[in-house]
Parts: sequence; structure tokens; C-alpha cells
Amino acid sequence: MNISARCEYACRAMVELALMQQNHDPVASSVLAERRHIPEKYLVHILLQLKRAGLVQSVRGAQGGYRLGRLPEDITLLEVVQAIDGPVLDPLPVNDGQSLDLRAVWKETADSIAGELRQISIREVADRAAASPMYYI
Amino acid sequence: MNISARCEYACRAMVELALMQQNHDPVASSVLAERRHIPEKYLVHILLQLKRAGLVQSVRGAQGGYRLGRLPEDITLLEVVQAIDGPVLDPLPVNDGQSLDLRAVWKETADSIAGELRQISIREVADRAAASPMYYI
DNA sequence: ACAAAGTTGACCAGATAGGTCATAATTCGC
DNA sequence: GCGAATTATGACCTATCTGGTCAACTTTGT
Repeated sequence: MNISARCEYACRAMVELALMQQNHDPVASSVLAERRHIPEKYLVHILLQLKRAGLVQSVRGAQGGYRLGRLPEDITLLEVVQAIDGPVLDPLPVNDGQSLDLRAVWKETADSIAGELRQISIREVADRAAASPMYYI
Repeated sequence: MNISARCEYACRAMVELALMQQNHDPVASSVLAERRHIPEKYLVHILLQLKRAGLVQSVRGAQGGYRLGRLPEDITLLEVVQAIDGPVLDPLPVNDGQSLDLRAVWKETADSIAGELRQISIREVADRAAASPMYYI
């Protein structure tokens, strides 16, 4: 039960996009990679995944790059996590239809985690970072 | 971010122990394995891990087996999960000291998950199972 | 035309997970 | 004491996942 590196990287990229998109110019993946210490070649796959989920838009060609797909306050961490890692705490660990008593518990737990992550927007995380610049180096 | 099979099996075994320990006789791992559909050879490793964490006691030799280490109402799912899978949502995915803004979010999430699991005792799950026998076949 | 940048799929090495096997140590019942 | 039952332990195996790189292609601004 842990956050994958992919997921961590995806969230970093999203937050950084939120911070950099004042001028509305798209941001190159290489810039995101450098600023948030993400392996560059790896990041492009992640961005593609985010794009397919509609969480970012891309602009091809020179001066191209990525933008957030929607306003940062309208994108939740839950969406990012789910776009990268799939359903939170689901599909179930041992899918043999046994021990439904426990299954019910996991379901409740999953819902609770989702509820938490749904309340945190990319905007909020970006604001924390902006408030104390040292915070996200 | 998912519950491992190990963890699922561990929880099943604990719940089944809670259900079977009326007469105070230890329950053999083979019995637990059969009743909760857990690979028998695999379960012994898991039980050992639970024993090292103090969550079960063992009795060696013929007629031996396992008992809960404490009263089922005093053992939380959090303890079981942590004994098997280690800290919930920690150590952190990419431990490079970067993006502390996100790190703070993960920490809050981890605490929230732990809080949820800490409120569910083995006893509670066992009671659900006992209430509707079909529930845990 | 050229360079910058996204798109895509193949590839790869190491870690992890799930699970088995063999062997030893312990203890009950006869 | 013997044999069967049962836990304890570590080696081992295999398939999948994960993190990451590479190369080739497409698109587009200057």
C-alpha cells in the first residue's frame, strides 16, 4: 500500500504546471523534469497517460509543451492518482469471492481514502508550494 | 496502492482465529488455510510474521496451532496491516527529499488511512461474519 | 530546411510478490 | 521410546511489475 513513483512524478508535474502556467505558454516536458527532478525520458510516458485522461493538454512542435487540461482548482489529487495507478485500493487483492466480511472493510477504507484525495486540488498543493518556495525544491 | 495478498490472508486468518477460539484450543494452520481458502504452505510464513509481531501465539507439536495474541477486540486491522506490509503509505515512494509540498499531502493521507484502520477491530469483523455465515464463505 | 518538441512502442534490468519444498525442532498420544 | 502431528526456518523458483532508457516517427515554429 504505497504511492508509486509514477504517481508521485505525475502529481509533481501537475503541480508544477499549475505554478508555471501564468503566461499560458505550454511548458516543455524537459522543463518539468528539471524543475521537479523527474527522469525526463520517463516523464513523457506519464504525461501521455495524463493527457489520455484529459488532465493535461499537449501542444506539438517547436515551442510546444503541456498545459493543465482544466483549472487547477478543478483537478483533484484523486483524479491524478486514479489516472496513473487505476482505482484506489481496487480491483481487490485476492479476487476469489471469499471472505466478503473483509471485502466490505476494504471497500469502506477505499472509499475513505478516495474521499480524502478528492478534497485536495492541484491548486491547493501549488499554493502551499508558492507560499514557501523552499518547500518544493 | 493496494492490499497485498499476504495482508488479505493475514487478516482472514486473524478473523478466523477470533471465530474459532471459543474452546481455547489452538487452531492448526491447516485448518485456517482450509476454512479461509489460503494456500497452506504460504500461510505458515504469514503466521510466523504475525507471531513475531505478537498478534498470535503458537503452540508447537501435535495438537498445536495458533491463538490470538490478545483479545480480538483489542487487535485492530491497522496492527495486522502494519505487521505484514510495514508502515501504511510509508516509507515514501521517491525518497529524494524533493517536493515537500506533496510529501505533506501523502503524510496527511497516510494518517487518515491509519486512523480508519485503527478503528476496526478483529472482533468487529468477526462479528459481521458470525452474523451472516454466508458472509465469509 | 532545420531544430524543437510531442508520440509511440520496443526493450531491459532489478525488485517484488506469491508460492513451494525440504528440513529441522517440538510435543502429544500410545 | 516411537511415530504422527505440527510449528519454525530458510532456500528456492517463477511470473509480473516497476522504473527507466532508446530509437524512430510526427508535428510545427522560425
